[in-house]
Amino acid sequence: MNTWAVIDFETTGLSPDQGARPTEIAVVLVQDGQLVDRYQSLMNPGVPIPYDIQALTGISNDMVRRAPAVATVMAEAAAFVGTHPLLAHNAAFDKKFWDAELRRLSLMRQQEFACSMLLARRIFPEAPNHKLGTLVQSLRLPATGRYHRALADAEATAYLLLRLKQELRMRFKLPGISHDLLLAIQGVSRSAMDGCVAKFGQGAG
DNA sequence: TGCCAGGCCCTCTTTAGGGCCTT
Repeated sequence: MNTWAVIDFETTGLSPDQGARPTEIAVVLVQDGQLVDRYQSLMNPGVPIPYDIQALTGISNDMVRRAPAVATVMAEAAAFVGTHPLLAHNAAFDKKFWDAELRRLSLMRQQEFACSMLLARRIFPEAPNHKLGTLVQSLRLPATGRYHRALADAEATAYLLLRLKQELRMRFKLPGISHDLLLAIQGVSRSAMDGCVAKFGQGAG
């Protein structure tokens, strides 16, 4: 079974180290080339959402005031993800929040965390830029809803993952793309991709 | 309705600086 858990956070800021907390999370399970299951919830961060971020995401203080506590939602999200490898667009951001909120629950992430932005930079270096919205447009991926809402962005990232795997299969004539291959590619320079494919290129996907 | 990070990657590089990307 080759399943990815694609996640996206909306938050009150850029860094949990500076007091930012999540306001929404979505998880999309990708299996056998399809989006097979979804989890999404707003959550009450317990801190005010700055005005500019409310404008960016459309998530207001009123909306999260009635939502479940962060701890409740994160426990559900962690159970939904299970041991599937994680993937996010600019994973450095989502990984910080995922790990910080799990620590508050005395949990620790066990699986790898891959990044669709790093993969897209290597596989589609010619893209105008590597923002999620730009890649959706330039690669003609399915429209999923309002940008900067967790489920729409997680679904867009899931479609991007499928497109990245499709491109690798076509370019290197592979039967499938394993977790190990994607993780290896994101960890090397563009010029070292061929070596990665030779080493990890056989696997179901 | 304040404050604001940090890893990756390119290049005018590696004894560094700055843009990208996430909210």
